[in-house]
Amino acid sequence: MYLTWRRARHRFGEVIRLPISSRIEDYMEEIFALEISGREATVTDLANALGVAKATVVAAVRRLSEASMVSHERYGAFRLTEKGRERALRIHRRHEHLTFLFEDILGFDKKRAQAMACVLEHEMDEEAEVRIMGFTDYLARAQKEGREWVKDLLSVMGDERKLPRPLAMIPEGEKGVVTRVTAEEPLRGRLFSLGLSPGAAILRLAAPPGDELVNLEADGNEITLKMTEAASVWICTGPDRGPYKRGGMEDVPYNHSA
Amino acid sequence: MYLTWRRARHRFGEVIRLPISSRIEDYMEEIFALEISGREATVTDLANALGVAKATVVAAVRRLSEASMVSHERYGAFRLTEKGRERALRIHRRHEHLTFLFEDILGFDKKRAQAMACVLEHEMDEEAEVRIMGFTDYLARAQKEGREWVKDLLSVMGDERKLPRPLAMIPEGEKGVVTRVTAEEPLRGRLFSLGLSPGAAILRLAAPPGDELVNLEADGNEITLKMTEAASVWICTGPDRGPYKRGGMEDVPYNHSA
DNA sequence: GGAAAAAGTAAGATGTATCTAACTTGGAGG
DNA sequence: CCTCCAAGTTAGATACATCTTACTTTTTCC
Repeated sequence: MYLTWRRARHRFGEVIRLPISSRIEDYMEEIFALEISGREATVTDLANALGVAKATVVAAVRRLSEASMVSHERYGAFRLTEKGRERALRIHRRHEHLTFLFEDILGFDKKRAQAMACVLEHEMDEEAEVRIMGFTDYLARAQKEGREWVKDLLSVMGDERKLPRPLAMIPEGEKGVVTRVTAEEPLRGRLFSLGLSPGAAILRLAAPPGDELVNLEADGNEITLKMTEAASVWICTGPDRGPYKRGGMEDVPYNHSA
Repeated sequence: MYLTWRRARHRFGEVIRLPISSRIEDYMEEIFALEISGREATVTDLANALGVAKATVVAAVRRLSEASMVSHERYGAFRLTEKGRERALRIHRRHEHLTFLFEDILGFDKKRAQAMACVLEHEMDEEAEVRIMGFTDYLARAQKEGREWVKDLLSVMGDERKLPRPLAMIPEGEKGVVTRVTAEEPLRGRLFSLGLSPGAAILRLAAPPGDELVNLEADGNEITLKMTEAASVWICTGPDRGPYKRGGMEDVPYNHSA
């Protein structure tokens, strides 16, 4: 049994690696949330909050205890150490920023926003956090002040949109519109100069022999790409091409205040 | 969950839908990326791309094969099935949208943007994808067209900002400014009506006996909150309070075009 | 056409997170 | 003060993703 082994090694004073996984961070975050609400974190609380068995909480807290993130006496409540509280605060704060972004700004439903925040909060450094905070705060303020462009931005988000596919997946004879080019420079620039930039209408032609190349017509010019290049050009097909229209986007509501 | 399924399958001897973990989805995504570039996916390719041992790839592909996502003959290359390709396209597309958001819009470095996209792509449904796509496309277009508000938005993101803490963590006698209130309604409204809304200056006073309550002064009025309530009010302390100033934000560069 | 190299696979182990089924402890009521 | 129940804990098992080492098959090249 794993835990037995770890405990045994711990008892003999062996220094063992103490990585705190993102999942273990979730336990810290929950302890933190309980602590700042003035409650004590118990095994049962955490098990309920995280939807796991109590035994699982005990195992997690033991790891946190070994890592000096939490102090815990048998049959007692948990308390974050200074180090643990600092770390838990960071995670909790990131969670709040992200929830705000996804739920209040982007308008996702609560469950989805939480799920997204829950995974993302463990992948952020301080710089990422500050950027997201600046971004959301700016948008929230602009929204509160009734800026027209925010209204447009948020309303455009609700639009039904066709989802694009890589050019390489478009069948021969099909028409579409470029929505994005994900290639890195210098390929990106080359594709743009060939007319393959967002908004361009394309028609995929019969492939030349060899299975390595793609023929297509873009803005009336016939061009040939390698398959690898065609993979980075995203195309919307079908009658509903979303807000992108050939040759301009005049009909899209946009910055009424400008 | 998985356990239940496993048992059910054993008991009824029936193959139900095999669960594909987010990690296994990464393998699909990589196979997809190779396929649309016109290359065949091999064990070695995937092992290199995902940074794992070849044996690990074999195990992953076996699971994908059992789930009918990939067809594979011993010692041969992998091919996504129709079902698998559909799913892999979704994941790949979400990855691209997210990378675009984090790298091109929010300005994160490539590595961070990839890490964030990699975890988030598995937590999105189609609605989330469409919203993010609409959001990024709108911002990208506005940026391309040189809208002033986008410049402001993006420059504000680079600002050094102090990070807030929950009010419950602020020591007695410390001053600060409310930056966000994360409570749900109706508590949110109540806190707002007490003057606790973003921008409000507060001063934490000595706590009343009992350890369950928080005393503070907000805009000159003394108010008392429960600890649970104080946990949802975020405070920036210290001389540098970021772009939030008491009583107005006149000095923040904002929508020059308006 | 055969030997060496490269690619693929198998077997067995580890580490993490989880479960269920016991077992132990602490405290609340009678 | 004792009993009993809820809370906490331990033991043992499973699922999953991963590794290393060794074996097998395919490819390459002389």
